[in-house]
Amino acid sequence: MKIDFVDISQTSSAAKIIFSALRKAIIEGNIAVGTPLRQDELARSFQTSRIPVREALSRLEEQGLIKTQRFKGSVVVGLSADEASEIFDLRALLEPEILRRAVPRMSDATKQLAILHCNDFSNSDDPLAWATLNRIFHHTLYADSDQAFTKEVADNSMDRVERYIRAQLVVSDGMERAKNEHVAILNACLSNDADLAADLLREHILGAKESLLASFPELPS
Amino acid sequence: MKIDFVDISQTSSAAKIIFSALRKAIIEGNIAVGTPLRQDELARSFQTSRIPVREALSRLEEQGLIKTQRFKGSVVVGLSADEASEIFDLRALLEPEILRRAVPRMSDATKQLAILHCNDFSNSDDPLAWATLNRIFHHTLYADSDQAFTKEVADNSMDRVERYIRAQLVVSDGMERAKNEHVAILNACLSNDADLAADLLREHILGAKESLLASFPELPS
DNA sequence: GTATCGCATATTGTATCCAATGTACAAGAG
DNA sequence: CTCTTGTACATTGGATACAATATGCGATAC
Repeated sequence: MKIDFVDISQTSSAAKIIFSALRKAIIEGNIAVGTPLRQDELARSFQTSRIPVREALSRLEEQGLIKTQRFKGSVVVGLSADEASEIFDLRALLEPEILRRAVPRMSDATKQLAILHCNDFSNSDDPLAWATLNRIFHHTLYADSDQAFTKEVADNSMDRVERYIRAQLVVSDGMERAKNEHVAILNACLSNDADLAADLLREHILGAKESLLASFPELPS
Repeated sequence: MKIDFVDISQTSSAAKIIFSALRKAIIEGNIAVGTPLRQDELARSFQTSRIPVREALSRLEEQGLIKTQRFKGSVVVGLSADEASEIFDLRALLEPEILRRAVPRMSDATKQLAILHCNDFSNSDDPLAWATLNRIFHHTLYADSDQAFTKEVADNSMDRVERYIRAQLVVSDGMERAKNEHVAILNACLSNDADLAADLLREHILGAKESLLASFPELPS
């Protein structure tokens, strides 16, 4: 008999489950900007009371994904082109530094994974999966960096713009370019050239920003 | 008759008030690392039920200031020397970029304020006020940057380390050095030399990091 | 004496209920 | 007809009540 000794104290409360589900839905763009999130409705959908729903909403607001007005409710927050641009600039600042530190620490196992996920990204022909595969590839590159806090910040930044990346990847020709840039970055990592990898990554992100801004969706402020 | 037309919809809920109070207390180091935060006790102290307390704790955990274990409770989170070091590196990355953008946009009013707060910092002989005055000065420098998101990230980073800065400022000789560096940064801003200001700020933050690490308090992991 | 078990208490997680506030619409004044 | 005002309903904020889990201590078996 073999047992998976799950650490029960780590199991999720209803609030955490609701938080994760809503966060995922917002990040992936499945809830349109401006959509009001009704506590009662969510509670019914998740088969709970409104208490855990409210805690989830509280966390989402702290993350900046929704905005709440007292007695009025919560709505999904969108970004202006300027805000999206700023977040890409931030990513272009953070992620190369993470990668620069990750490269000299990168284990063989991680390198294998990176190759794998780079291929996954290149070979996928499902536009809906691109953003996720893209994120997985980036994540793998950063895995062996020890900058947990910085990675978290980069992650949250990505959370805010991923919706727009998704919307754009399917319409533009950014995919071809991303594939090539990923390969170049990966090669720099495999040959342990941290500075080159960081530079390429920076250009990759800034290029994505330009591409996104060129076709940025019209938004209500 | 003159009336202050306060926007009532912006007034704080109990949850927000509790969140702010706890956040402030943690940041300022008034609640020791590892201290358990009992919902019932907090509810009694704030004269509310546990519901708003829980929402506040939920937000605090999202900010990384506390850690919660299901059915066990929340404790104030501390930093290892490595984690503190990482956060200073992050600040050294972010804040110079914010300042670089703020300098060319800096209004005369902001410059006057910056001079004022620089003096406030230099002239204060109350060690308990130093960290706050320091933060106000930095904030003023960044005020005219339009990078709201980046500023928020920098702010949250500062939240995590401010406790340690406070503990250190009172025992080391970092104060004299900080005064001089502040003046140098301020002068670079006043003469609209954004790059110089950014470089000086970066050195200022990295210097503070070294100083802090040299006398970093022993911590339970 | 030691180790285990079981129960009492403390604490957290959630549901239900009530109060406070926003929203929409209808009635009435001008 | 238009504007104001009152009122019913929807929705959120918070309090109380209950369930689930953890913790500590004493009893009991060996």
